[in-house]
Amino acid sequence: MVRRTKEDAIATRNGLIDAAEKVFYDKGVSRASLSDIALAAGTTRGAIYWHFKDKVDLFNAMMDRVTLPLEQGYGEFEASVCPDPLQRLRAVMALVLESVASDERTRRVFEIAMHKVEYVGELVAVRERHLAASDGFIRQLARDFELAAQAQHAAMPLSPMGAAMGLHALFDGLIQNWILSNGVFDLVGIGRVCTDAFISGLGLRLGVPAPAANRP
Amino acid sequence: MVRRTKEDAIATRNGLIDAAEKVFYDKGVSRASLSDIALAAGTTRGAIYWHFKDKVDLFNAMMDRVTLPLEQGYGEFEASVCPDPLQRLRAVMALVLESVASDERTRRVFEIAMHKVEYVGELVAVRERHLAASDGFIRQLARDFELAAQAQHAAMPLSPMGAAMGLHALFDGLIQNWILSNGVFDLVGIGRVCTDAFISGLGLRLGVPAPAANRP
DNA sequence: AATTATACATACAACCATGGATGTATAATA
DNA sequence: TATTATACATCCATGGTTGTATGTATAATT
Repeated sequence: MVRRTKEDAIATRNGLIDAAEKVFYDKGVSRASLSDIALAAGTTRGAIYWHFKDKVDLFNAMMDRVTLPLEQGYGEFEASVCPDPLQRLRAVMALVLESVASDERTRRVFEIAMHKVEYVGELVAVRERHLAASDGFIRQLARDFELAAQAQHAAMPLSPMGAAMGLHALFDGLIQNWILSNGVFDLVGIGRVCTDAFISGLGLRLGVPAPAANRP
Repeated sequence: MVRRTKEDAIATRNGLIDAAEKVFYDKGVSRASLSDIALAAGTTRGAIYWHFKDKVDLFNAMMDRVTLPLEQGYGEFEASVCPDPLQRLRAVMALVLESVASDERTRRVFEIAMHKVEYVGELVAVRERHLAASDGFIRQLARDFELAAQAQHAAMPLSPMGAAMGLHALFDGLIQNWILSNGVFDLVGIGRVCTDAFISGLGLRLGVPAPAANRP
């Protein structure tokens, strides 16, 4: 009815995403009609079609709100911050696990992305994007494994890439199972110990940081 | 038109499931209309409604066709066959991994169940069932971990249950990533090495079967 | 051989959901 | 202050899907 100010507009936009999150969670993405979402947001479908092209666009906006911060957060641990490959690797794992475990919204959206949407048609792009992100993550893990193996003169029973894929699988599986089980176990704690077990099981020694090279 | 013999009937039933598999894979479960499926099967919706209550019933039938054999297969490795807990644990893992990697249908249905269906409404039952199966699997793993730790007098950095959840996460993640990546890596090989790495990383020694206690 | 139940095909009614068109009141702008 | 673009709300037409009801030819049964 009443035209809102610019700030009001972004507020309704956020409200729409909130509502979408809730309705998607309850009914699944495909069963969630735009009327449902509009109703939950206290608006009409007109508002949705104003802010978003269609349901897919709205879904993507919802995803961006949690994945963008997370992706930048995991980009934080570039070599500059943490020079030791093994410690960096552990730190990155812990960081993501913590953010998933602590942020309710991230958890809900992850559950939607995992069990309440079908990756077909225009949604395959979302899957591709996730795949690309995973690939980048795996490559970073592989590089760190290689560096660590070289530094320790250790022979792993697996190529760095194979080890990375294994660790990534462990990582993915933990998050998956944790969400599926409604968070019954300590994701961060179990995740840390399992990660360490996997690493040391590959013949790499933990707690042996790279030789302190650049201390003034 | 023409009434078919009893065998013909189960043939069309199987054909319907085949068609559902294909259409579900292509369009996702919710976008797949019963007309699509009937068309793909070379029948009409009448046939579907005769053999199945509705789409969910058809979906469940599709799932049963791959999960039932798999569940019985993994029940094979009860204590009788393989008495050593660690070896049994490894054997079970390898068995499932192999069956997933080798059987095309299993792979396709798994992908549908993972990325082409929304677990809401009547479909949550499917998720519950999967959760229950996972839980049983985890408990078995936990038991084997406990037995192995006792036999080896080893102190694990994790409770048997924690270790089991970790290994199960690794297992799940491997299958998941393998399917997502269209099978680019050697699921069985990587799976075996990663499993062993995880186990030995927990402080358990492989290749050390339980002390031969009851030899006459 | 007559009947019955089976295994479907076809027809029907009803219901959303979608997308676009249109309306509209008000903030922003000039 | 007049105008314009914004931020929605409302309306309309369309199609696609579902469940059911009914038709029907034939295998099975007696």
